[in-house]
Amino acid sequence: MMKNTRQERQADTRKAILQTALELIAEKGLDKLSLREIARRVGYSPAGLYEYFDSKEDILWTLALEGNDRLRAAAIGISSDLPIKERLTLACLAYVDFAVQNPEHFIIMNSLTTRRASLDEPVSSESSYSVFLKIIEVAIAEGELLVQENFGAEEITYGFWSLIHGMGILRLTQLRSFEADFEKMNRKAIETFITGLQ
Amino acid sequence: MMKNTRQERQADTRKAILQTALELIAEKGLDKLSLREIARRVGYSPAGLYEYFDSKEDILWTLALEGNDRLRAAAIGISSDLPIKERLTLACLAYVDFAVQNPEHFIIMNSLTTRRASLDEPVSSESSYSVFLKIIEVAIAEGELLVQENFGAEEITYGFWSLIHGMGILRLTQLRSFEADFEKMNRKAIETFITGLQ
DNA sequence: TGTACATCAGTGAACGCGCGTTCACTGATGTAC
DNA sequence: TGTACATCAGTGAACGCGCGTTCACTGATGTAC
Repeated sequence: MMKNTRQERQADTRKAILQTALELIAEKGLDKLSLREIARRVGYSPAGLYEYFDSKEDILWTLALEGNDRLRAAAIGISSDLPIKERLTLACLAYVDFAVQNPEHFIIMNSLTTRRASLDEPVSSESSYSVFLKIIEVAIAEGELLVQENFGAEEITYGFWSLIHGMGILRLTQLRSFEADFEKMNRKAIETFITGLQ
Repeated sequence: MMKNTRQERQADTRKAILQTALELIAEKGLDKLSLREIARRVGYSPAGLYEYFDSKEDILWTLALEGNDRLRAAAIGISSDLPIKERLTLACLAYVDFAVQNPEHFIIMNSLTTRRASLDEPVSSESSYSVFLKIIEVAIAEGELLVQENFGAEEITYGFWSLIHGMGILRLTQLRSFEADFEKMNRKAIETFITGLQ
């Protein structure tokens, strides 16, 4: 059996640290997360982590980027063969689902700020926002969504984003223990918004 | 000139402590809020605060309840003479405005969980949710909003709530430094949702 | 109005805690010849 | 294959910090007679 190389072992340890951080956030919340506890659980001394990450912040940034990639992938992954409105609906549902399935990532991501300062600046293509924007631009081009004055593609995207972001956040905070068929309600609400744009 | 009574002085001090807590949250965030810093700024020793509040948690709970009252008042305050759809729109905008004007209250409130566990349980009449629910019930009764299967008054209210909650949260987090005419965009998005329900 | 006393508002010091980070170090692993 | 050396992965102790809360206390304020 091949021995792991140094690089592979390094990468494994990094993953273990990140995974442990996520677990601790899930258990005690982002604000209670501590390096020392990650180290304890991963079986290292606190100082040991500095071999793998520069600081606690570094760990959180890494997780935020990871979360962003996954969210983007989930939204991109919706089949482009579907009718554009259904594609948009499923992308929206995927956003909420991401929040529910990856609450820790979602919370970390939510604690960061966009670099974009206004509508005049370009959209970062790595953002998940850009994925939604593109879908909506297609829907507009196909005549399935109606543009109004002062309410173009970006504003419409902002509307959807608010809606699904609210759904995600409410699920993780105020409605944490609330039982309901969210999947069905969310779909209906998203469809309602789409209907309002026709 | 009348001297203040003990009670009045007590009440003033309580207010000063709460006010200072809000300022500190605004400056450094909820997670960095400390009793000792409140005391420092208010000119007391840390122990002195225990004359007025039982614990740090007690302070936060007090602020959360205060925030809830204000938010409710803002939503209730919308004139009931207006056409019901405009009333709903303004109530929604008031919700977002509350978040922007009282970010600290909003953040504290957001860190709590509803006591209601499912749609089967009664709605607390002190919640701001109940205000929206009532407006929407009126709109439905007047035939201005259409109920669908599996998408009745509560589900519709949940839809609006998600939308405006998302708007509020995004403003306070990811779009903190983003410049745009949010007022106009928000109104349009809310109207879009209403349109989708007709 | 004066006096004795009770209550009040607030202090200062200490408790025990956990935190992120640094630094000199060491034994294990890998490399070059 | 053996040996000398360099690098690596990780440790243990300490740094200085700020935290929430408790407790015995004290001077100021208010009250009763």
